[in-house]
Amino acid sequence: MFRIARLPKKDRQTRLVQSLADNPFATDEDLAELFHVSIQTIRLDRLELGIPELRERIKSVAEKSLDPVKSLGIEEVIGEIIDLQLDSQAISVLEIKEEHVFSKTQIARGHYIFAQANSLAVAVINADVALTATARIRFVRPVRIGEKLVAKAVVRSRDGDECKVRVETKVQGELVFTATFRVVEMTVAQNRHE
Amino acid sequence: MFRIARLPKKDRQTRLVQSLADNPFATDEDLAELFHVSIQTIRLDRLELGIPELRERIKSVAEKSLDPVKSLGIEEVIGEIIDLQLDSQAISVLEIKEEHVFSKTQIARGHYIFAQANSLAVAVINADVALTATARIRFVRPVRIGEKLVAKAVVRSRDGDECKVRVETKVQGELVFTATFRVVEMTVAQNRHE
DNA sequence: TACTGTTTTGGTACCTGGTATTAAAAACAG
DNA sequence: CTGTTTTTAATACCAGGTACCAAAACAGTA
Repeated sequence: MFRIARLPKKDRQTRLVQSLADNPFATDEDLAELFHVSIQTIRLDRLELGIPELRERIKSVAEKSLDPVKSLGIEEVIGEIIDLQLDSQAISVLEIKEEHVFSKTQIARGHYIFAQANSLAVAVINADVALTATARIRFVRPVRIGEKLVAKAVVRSRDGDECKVRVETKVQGELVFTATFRVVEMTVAQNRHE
Repeated sequence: MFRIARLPKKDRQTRLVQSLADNPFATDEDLAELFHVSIQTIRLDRLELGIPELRERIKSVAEKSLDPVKSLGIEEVIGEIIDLQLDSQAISVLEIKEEHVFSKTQIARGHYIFAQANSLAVAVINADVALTATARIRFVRPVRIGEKLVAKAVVRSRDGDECKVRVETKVQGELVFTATFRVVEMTVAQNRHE
C-alpha cells in the first residue's frame, strides 16, 4: 500500500482557503478526501485559519445576497469616483470586465462607457437632483476587456439651472471616448404629479 | 389559564408561506412560537406545503446568489426586442423598475434609456460586429418608475460600413427620448492585436 | 351521548455536520 | 534517539432537523 503525496501543512492551508473561496459548500469530509488527510486535520486547519463551519459559511453567503444593499443591479454610480470638486470637475475609474463586453469580440458595449460618463456628469453638478437633457458623444476607439477607463468631467459653463459638462474618457492617456452633456437641475416640485 | 387565539389550519399555513418568504432563516422553533403551536404542527405544515427545512432553504438562497447567471449587471441587450427587420427597423420594450431609477426621485437614470436605444441601434445592423461611433441624444422628459419605454430604431442611411440609425423612445405614444447613432460595422480582423 | 374524522401534540430513534476535548500515534528535525 | 510538531482517533455533545407511531383535543353529527 503506497500513500498518496501529501502537501506540507502550510501549502495545504493556503490551498484550503482558495478551495473554500470558490466553493464554500464543501464539507470537512469533502475537503479531507480532496487533500488526502483525516477530517480532524481539516478541522484543525479551519480552527487555525478561523474558518467557520459549513452551515455558517452558507448562511453568510445567503445573508449577503439578501442584503438590500447588494441587490441593486448596478451601483448608484457606474465607476468609482476618485476625485470630485462640485460644479467644477470630477474623475472616475471603471475597469472593463467580462460583464461589460460583447462576448463575441471582447469589446466594451457602448452604453457602459456612456453610463460612466453620464453618471459622472450628473454627479459633478452641485444640485439635489440633476438630469441629463441632451448629449453629443463620440466613441473614438473600441475599448477591450481589462482596460481601465479614466473619465474626467469638467463643467464648462452654467446658465441658470443648465450646465454644459464635457467628459473625456481615456485608457492610459489615450482618448477613447468624449461627450458633451447638457445637464439641468431640477426642483423637487417635479414630484407633485403622482 | 387562558389560551391564546390560534388561527385555523388553512390561515396558519398561508401565513407560514408568507412568513418564510420574507424571512427564510426562521427555524421550526421560531415559527412554533410565532403561531403559538407546537413544533410538530409546524413540521406537519411544512410537510404538507412541501417546504424544505431551514438548512435547505438557506442553501438554495446561497446557491442562487452564487449563480454566475445572475451576477451579470445588465442583460446582453437592454430591453426586450419585439420586432426586428435587419438593416431596416426594430422595436424594443423596457419597463422602468426600481433598479433603473434614482432612489431620491424615482426618475430613470439616463444611461438605461440610452442603453436600450444603443443596443437596439447595434442590433438592427445586419453585421457580425457593429459598434457605435458617435451619437446625439436628447432626453425630452423625465421617465418615472413603472413606465414602459418603447424604442423604435430606423436605419436612415448607409454608406459603406457606416450607418445612421435614428431611435425614438416613447411612453404611451409620448416622445421621451431621441437619438441618432452613427454605427460602424467591423471586420473581425480587428482581433489581430493580442 | 357516543362515534368518527381531523388536527394537534408528544415521544423516540436516527441523521448530518459539526464543536470541544483528550489522548495516542506518526512524522520530522536536530 | 529524543523532543516537538503534526496528524489521527475516540468520545461526548449540540442544532435542526426526518421518519414514524401513538395519544390527545376538538368538531360535527347521527
